Amino acid sequence: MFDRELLERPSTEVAPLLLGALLTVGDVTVRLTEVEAYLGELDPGSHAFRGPGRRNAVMYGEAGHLYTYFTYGMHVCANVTCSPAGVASAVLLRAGEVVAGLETARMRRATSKTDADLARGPARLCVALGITLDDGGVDLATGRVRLDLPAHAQEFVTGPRTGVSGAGGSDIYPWRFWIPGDPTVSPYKRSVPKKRN
DNA sequence: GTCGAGATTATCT
DNA sequence: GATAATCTCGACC
Repeated sequence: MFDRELLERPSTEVAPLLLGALLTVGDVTVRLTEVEAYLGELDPGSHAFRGPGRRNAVMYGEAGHLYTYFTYGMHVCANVTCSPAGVASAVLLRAGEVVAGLETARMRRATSKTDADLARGPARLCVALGITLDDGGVDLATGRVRLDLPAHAQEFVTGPRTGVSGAGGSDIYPWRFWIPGDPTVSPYKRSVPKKRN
């Protein structure tokens, strides 16, 4: 199902709704297992922090569209825009599990040795699905990229990094959400480097 | 399995 | 010219 009204909320509320959702592009379908909320203009880490630009124009548009961007020259990341038009807000898709089109995904991600690696990471997710800058701005209800929200709320946990409680006032964007126990989630760098002897 | 450094291009100041 | 929401590879335990 796809209900745009569900997406017209703050990204921190939309993020958990996207967990378990199915994202389909062509022959490949991915079940989202990890996402991260971005609050546009309020988030210093967001591309929209300094105001509207070419790249982030989609984030200011209607909810339920795909926002793609290029980073480090080699990687593409995908976001789902949320909040009503005029508000820059989006949810970054960080990881997922390939549930259909495995063969296609494997070909695209030749460097991945296991299926769990196919869409483990924002840029990898896009490669596995075949998402490019060309797909930016498409409507997720009718475009080449389709979003299918889960019928029931998914169980999820958030990542307030190593139990940051105070939030003293430095990092204001620890809004990471993922499905606990999923092998395709967050195997990448830890937020807190472990100290070696 | 885990840590550390480098690569590479679109976009904005 | 500076910046960026990352990935891959090599070294070590």
